[in-house]
Amino acid sequence: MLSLTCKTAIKAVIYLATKMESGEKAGIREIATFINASEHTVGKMLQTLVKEDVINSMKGPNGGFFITAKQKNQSLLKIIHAIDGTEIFQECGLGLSKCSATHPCPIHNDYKVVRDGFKHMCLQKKVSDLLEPVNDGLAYLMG
Amino acid sequence: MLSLTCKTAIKAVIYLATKMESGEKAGIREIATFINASEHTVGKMLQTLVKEDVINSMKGPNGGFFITAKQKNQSLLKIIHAIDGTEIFQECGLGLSKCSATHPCPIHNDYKVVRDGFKHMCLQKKVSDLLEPVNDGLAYLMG
DNA sequence: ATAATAAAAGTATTTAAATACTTTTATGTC
DNA sequence: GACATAAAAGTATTTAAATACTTTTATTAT
Repeated sequence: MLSLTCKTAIKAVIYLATKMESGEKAGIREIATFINASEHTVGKMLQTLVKEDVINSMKGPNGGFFITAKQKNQSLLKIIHAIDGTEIFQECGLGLSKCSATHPCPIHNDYKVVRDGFKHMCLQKKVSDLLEPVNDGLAYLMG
Repeated sequence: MLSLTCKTAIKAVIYLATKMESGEKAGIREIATFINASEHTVGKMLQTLVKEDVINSMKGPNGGFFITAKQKNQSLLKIIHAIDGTEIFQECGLGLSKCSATHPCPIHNDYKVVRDGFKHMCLQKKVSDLLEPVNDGLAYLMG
């Protein structure tokens, strides 16, 4: 459902959130190492997140990426929309291009329930919620 | 979540189910046309379904693909396992390779609920269930 | 038996996503 | 103001999935 890049983005944002309290900024290399992803992929993806106001960046020495308190309260959905766009929660389960209530595929209603459930979950979960178990050593961003 | 090929497979099986009552077999071209997919892709995919006993085939004149009454009562999950394998319902929501209850990603539990819901739906839905709305003109395999 | 039909099987190409690389621009520090 | 640092931006390559093509094999009707 989510692209690989999008999953990487979510992990990167959570990592930045763990840095927020101390006010530290994180560089591309540091982030890539911590979430076990390619530096290049992470660099490109972070650019998009900055453009979409999901995170912030500063150039130059002592620069890096960081998030604000406000951004820490963003939902997962915000990150997903920034990377994968808004269409992914409308996709047909069987790949029809015009699947709708009036022209449904055979699993339209059942798939909608699952898809909407996932969307609801992404809307409800804030970055701060996901950060907690990581800070407590109860959840991981790699491995 | 499902590959394109897998979605095509589900549509093809449903189409074959609509042919079952009359005892007709369907050729690759006919199936591809009806579900609006490439002939080549459909041919390759049908081979896999035959090998996995999801459908049957007969070579030669008057040959083609068909399903039995028993196969009509197969679940969606059977088709999915034949094409995409059994791993897809264990994938981590954030792409960790070893995401589990003891080493979870930050969304492990919530994603599991969604994923299991989808799996449950695929297990419960039989080909015969999906066939009905298509036969009644209430659902479509293309468009 | 032979010819025609249709699936099976194997190979090759295309496409899109992911990943890698290079150059440019901005911002501190000395 | 020159230099070092780090992100931004643009381009290129790689990879895997999907699609296309070709040859082979099995079956049935004549």
